[in-house]
Amino acid sequence: MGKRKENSTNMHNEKTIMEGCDLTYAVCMIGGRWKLLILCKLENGKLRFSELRDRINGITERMLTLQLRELEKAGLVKRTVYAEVPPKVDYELTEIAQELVPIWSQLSDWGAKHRKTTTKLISK
Amino acid sequence: MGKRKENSTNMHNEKTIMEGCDLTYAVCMIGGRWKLLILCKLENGKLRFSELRDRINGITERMLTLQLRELEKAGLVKRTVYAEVPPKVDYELTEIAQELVPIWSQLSDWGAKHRKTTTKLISK
DNA sequence: CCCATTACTTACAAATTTGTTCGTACCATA
DNA sequence: TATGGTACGAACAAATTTGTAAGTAATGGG
Repeated sequence: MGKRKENSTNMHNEKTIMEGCDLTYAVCMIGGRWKLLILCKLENGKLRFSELRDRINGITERMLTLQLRELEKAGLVKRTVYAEVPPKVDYELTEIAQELVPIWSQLSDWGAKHRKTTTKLISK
Repeated sequence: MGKRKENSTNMHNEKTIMEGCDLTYAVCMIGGRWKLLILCKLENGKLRFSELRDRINGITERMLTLQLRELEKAGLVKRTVYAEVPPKVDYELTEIAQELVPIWSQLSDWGAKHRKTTTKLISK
């Protein structure tokens, strides 16, 4: 993780913005490098830690763990531990996260539709 | 800004993910600390630099400039400079950005609806 | 006893984002 | 000539996120 300072301007601004803007709040919850990718993989049902790791190109176990923990705290992912050895843990979307799926898909469509146009603009 | 390294793992991962996931791509475009706040303020029409600055609590001129530049590069905001002294510049949403508005509003509703629930979970 | 498997941890380092503090150009007005 | 308003830019520092390279625990199989 890297714990955050309690009284930095940075932290204060983040809190203030999140409190005042539902949209920013919503986007923050899905705003880590690998979060959306993880959530997408879980759209079709439960997956084990190792399955996620193998399906997400380039992610390290540390990053996967961190992002899953945050998603869990945010109430978007449910973690289930089985009392087995070797360990078995799986992850699935919560109801709250399911409600986001249709919105994601619109966003995704928007991204696909405008990617080329926007990419051209960016490359200027 | 702070230019980015061309060949860091970090940068490489970001590129790869953006290329492979329209959703992540879409979210990246609105993913700075102040971006959504800025976009929201522009929903009802053009605003000048100073108007944005005064309406967004806590933002510095530097941050406002940076985020506006990125939004402009991303094709979400249009910048208009008037040849006057003192300088006058205004900003408005582009068509592409307008298309996002209905999606934002769903996301925002989702945020509002689940904020309490999720906040409780987070505070555990 | 040694090894393999799975889902993590920990300590550390590098990269990136944000914030602070100054400074600039321009011209009308005092 | 000094001042003021507007929209930035630059240099630097602090905070935060991301990546690297190691471990660890528990247990069945050899």
